[in-house]
Amino acid sequence: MNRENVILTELKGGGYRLTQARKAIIQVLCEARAPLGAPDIIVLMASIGTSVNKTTVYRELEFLKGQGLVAEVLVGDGLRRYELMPEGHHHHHLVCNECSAVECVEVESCVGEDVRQIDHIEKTSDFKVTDHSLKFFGLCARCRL
Amino acid sequence: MNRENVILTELKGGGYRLTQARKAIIQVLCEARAPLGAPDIIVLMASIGTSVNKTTVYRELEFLKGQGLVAEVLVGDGLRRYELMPEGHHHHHLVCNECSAVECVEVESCVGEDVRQIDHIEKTSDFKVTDHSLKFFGLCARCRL
DNA sequence: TGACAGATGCAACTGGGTTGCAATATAATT
DNA sequence: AATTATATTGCAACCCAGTTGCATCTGTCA
Ligand SMILES: [Mn+2]
Ligand SMILES: [Mn+2]
Ligand SMILES: [Zn+2]
Ligand SMILES: [Zn+2]
Repeated sequence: MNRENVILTELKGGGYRLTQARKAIIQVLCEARAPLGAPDIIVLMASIGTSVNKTTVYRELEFLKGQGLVAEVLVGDGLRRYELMPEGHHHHHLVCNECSAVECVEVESCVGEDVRQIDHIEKTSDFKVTDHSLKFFGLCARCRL
Repeated sequence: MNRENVILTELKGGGYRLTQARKAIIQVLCEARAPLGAPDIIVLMASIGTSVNKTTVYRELEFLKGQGLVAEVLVGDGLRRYELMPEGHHHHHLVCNECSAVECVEVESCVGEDVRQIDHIEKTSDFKVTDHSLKFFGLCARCRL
């Protein structure tokens, strides 16, 4: 069973409705190969035959995030992007300074996974670290041509 | 000579005017101990006796950024924050999930400074890395009380 | 098929940020 | 000190992602 059906089954099992909008947004996210913003999602949903109001999209993204099925990717350009929750592995992002395109990337070793360093940060800053985000900025292949 | 005067002198030397708004925004940034958003800056400027239009603040921040005197800090909550350009050392940020407060933090070793790993990312992703950003999310001291 | 609760559409709103243009203030010149 | 050139500022209107209240609709199951 593919990811899309796993998600639909899980939602149904949880007592949630499988509405047109919900199925379409999940399909769009499953087919995406990079995080998408709500405006993009609206267009993509329309392109597969399901036009929905933006309010619905924002509410659905919030819902799927709450279900732990979708992750929010904040790049800092004022647009919230969403991707299917990465399974198991933890990854980071490349952000193009020219076109704002976002790609996913895995990193060998990251401070965010180094218990000793996190511990040191928590002690010296009096801050409880629960998560981290690492982004590399630069130029994507297309913008370098 | 303190940082504030160094900046004013540098700007004057560059042929730029030392206006009320410019002096006030620089003072506010110099006195800040964490990155500030434009709305905060407007209030702080008013509190030291210099009320300015928001347009001026946005334009001035853009100007100071262009001069390399101020750095933009994007946390992803839809608010652009600014801090005095860190001198020499490179640092990262702690972001509170509750109150969105931002603190600066230095890290022993970060992937972003590991030439080997950056090189590997550039080759496998066909992406030219020019910069990176590392943020730790969690709870600040105040929000944990 | 009916009914209920969850989901949706709509319209109005919020707030950070931008833009064009006219008015003003800084700093060099006379 | 008055004059001038232009960098800087204020204003008003605008942009756009995201939010909210409420009436309406629809998926699901009895
Ligand atoms: Mn990591
Ligand atoms: Mn670093
Ligand atoms: Zn690009
Ligand atoms: Zn906090």
